[in-house]
Amino acid sequence: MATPAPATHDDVDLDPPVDLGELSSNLGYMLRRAQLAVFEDFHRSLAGEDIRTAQYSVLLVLRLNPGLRQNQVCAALGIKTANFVPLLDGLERRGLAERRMMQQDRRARGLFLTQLGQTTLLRLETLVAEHEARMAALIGDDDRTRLIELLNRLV
Amino acid sequence: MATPAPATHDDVDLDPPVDLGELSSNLGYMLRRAQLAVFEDFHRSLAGEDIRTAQYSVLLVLRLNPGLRQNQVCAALGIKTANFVPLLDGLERRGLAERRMMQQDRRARGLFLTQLGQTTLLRLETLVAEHEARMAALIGDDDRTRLIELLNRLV
DNA sequence: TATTGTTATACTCTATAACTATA
DNA sequence: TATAGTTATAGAGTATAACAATA
Repeated sequence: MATPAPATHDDVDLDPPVDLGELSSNLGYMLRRAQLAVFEDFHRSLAGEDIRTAQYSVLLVLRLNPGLRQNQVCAALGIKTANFVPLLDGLERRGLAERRMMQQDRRARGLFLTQLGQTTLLRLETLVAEHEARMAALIGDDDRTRLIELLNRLV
Repeated sequence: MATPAPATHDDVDLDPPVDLGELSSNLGYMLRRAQLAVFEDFHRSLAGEDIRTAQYSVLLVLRLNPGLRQNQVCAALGIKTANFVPLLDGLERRGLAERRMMQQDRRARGLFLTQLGQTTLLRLETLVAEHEARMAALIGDDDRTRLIELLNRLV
């Protein structure tokens, strides 16, 4: 038996590579690793903006669907209503979105972007576009489109 | 302006569909939704086995790389060593894996599957194979292979 | 001095149950 | 009775700092 090289500070490769085996073709595992890698680049791209992925998705939905009830935003994005409250509190405190009483149903609140929310979202979108371009560069534009389409079929 | 149908219990469609806009082509968002959907099916498939995705990946790695140090498993799977301790404690408590002292370096522990760990893993793998088959049925076998390959390029 | 594994701890995300005010 | 939003809380998952034993 060959003596394995001891792992010292002089070694360039400290450890032999670990064989992941079938894990490399496990869909859930690969999706998780890819998602973590993409989110990491996303957060790096928005460093200094203090915006979470969930908050960004809410801003996008509110611009396209102004007046939605909290309830509806939650259903569309898969967020529990209980968890949505502090998320929205944060956006409101920063003046990016607002709750408005609805005259038709005084239990419900319609959600809207503020003017600041609109301009902030535009700024975020340029950063996100750079992020998306970086991701597309990794796999090519055609394959990016194909990937999105495949992911859509899994949901 | 047409009066929107009030959302009552008699409506089949309670809410108008929400337009997700560019979110549908946001790579991170779609990866997250897809990953959640796949993990949900994974957990349903392993219901009653009380195995987390991270634990399953550790079992797979240990079978293929017996004797790895905790350190190395963590690096391969992207787990912090501090978080790996309770995860491994759980596997050891259930008799699926074990730490063995290493004579070369008494700080380190080599990790191994037990006999029970091996047979348990075989049982889990048949359930996971059914899960993977179900996922492949959603997109087709060729596209599943292509998807894995695309995800690999993102990591 | 540096490294392996460990403990303690904190922060984010997610999940559930119970409450309020309205319907 | 049921629903929209809220509060409180608990559980995962993940992150950092500091420590003991060993190198």
